[in-house]
Amino acid sequence: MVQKNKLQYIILGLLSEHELTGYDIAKAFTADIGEFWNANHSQIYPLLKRLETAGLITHQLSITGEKLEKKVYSLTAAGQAQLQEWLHEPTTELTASKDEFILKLYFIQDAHDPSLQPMLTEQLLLHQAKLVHLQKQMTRKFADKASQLANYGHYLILQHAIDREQGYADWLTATLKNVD
Amino acid sequence: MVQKNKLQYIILGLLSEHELTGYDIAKAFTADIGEFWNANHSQIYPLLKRLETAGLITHQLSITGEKLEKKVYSLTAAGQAQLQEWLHEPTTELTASKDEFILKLYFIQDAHDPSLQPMLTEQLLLHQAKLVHLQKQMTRKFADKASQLANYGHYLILQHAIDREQGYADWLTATLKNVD
DNA sequence: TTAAAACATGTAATTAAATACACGTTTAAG
DNA sequence: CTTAAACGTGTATTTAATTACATGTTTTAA
Repeated sequence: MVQKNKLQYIILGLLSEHELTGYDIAKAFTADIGEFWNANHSQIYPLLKRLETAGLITHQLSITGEKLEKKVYSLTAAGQAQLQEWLHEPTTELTASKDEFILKLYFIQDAHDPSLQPMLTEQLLLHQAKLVHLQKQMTRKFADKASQLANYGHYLILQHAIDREQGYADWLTATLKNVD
Repeated sequence: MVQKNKLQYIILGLLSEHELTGYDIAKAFTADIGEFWNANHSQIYPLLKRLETAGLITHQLSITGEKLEKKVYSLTAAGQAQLQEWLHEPTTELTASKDEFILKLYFIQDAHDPSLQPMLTEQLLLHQAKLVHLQKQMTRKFADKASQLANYGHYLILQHAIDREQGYADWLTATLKNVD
């Protein structure tokens, strides 16, 4: 089984939890999973159609208010099977994280380059802000043990995102100390 | 200045250190910067042409052996300027790192899912192997303080890659403890 | 009550990226 | 000496992803 086009599996995965509209799916990327994957609606809507013709999902129309039509998508048995297949395949590729700042840093050869310090400080602020944001999410969504176990995967990856940002911030802080 | 197409800046950056062939540039992605960006030669060669017509780089032919022609590229003043401009622009976008494993994890709701433990173990092995590889690079390339300072940016990002892998492995280990 | 924000769904066009095709040379190891 | 690996440069095709275009409804806050 050649498993490419990860987005399709993300959609299947999201639909395995709740039924969702395309709009809902697009929102999911600005929220939690946005830390680990991105997609915008112009990619999502056509893919939903393709997944439906492939028999992996179906939709039913729902009217909000007077005439606003929503397509509420849900998984079919085939879709559920496809999702499980993906989930249980080994994940051997470690995709390179595209980090523009790191690249810039790579091209600063001189340890005493005056732009080094402001660059690092700027990034530190960014990552600290993100860290705070993620920590707020954590307390809001997973305050008690019960809620952690109820949606364990989500809890785990949020923890990982926090760890990652903390690690990034720590590295920046340590580097800043050596710079001046 | 709209700075998109990061690859062009990576090429400019690489050329600011040494003159290089397209082949050399492609190799750079399998080595050090491959941790933070990827590109293959079919993307690189056409871009080199575009950068040359834009006046940012030039090349001179070099013959290896009897007839193997290499195009050795180097930065022009305009290219150097363009690179500096990019380097000194603020880097405000934190690109989502596309991590397929994390996504799979997200869709495992049940904390007692039997596939959780093997999945985590598999990833741990992967990241530990990568960590060892990076640490070897570090001792090989930056054993002494002098070599660290000589190519400071490179040293920094290698350290960051190590920290990142260590953090990833730590998180996996901690998660594994809570799983069984 | 009205305007802005959020909801909702699509297509078109462009650019980035990956994969495959295609060809030839040089070097190093057996 | 021969062959495999590495060196070296390109194009073509396909797929993924982004940005822009396009349109309309509902809800919420001023």
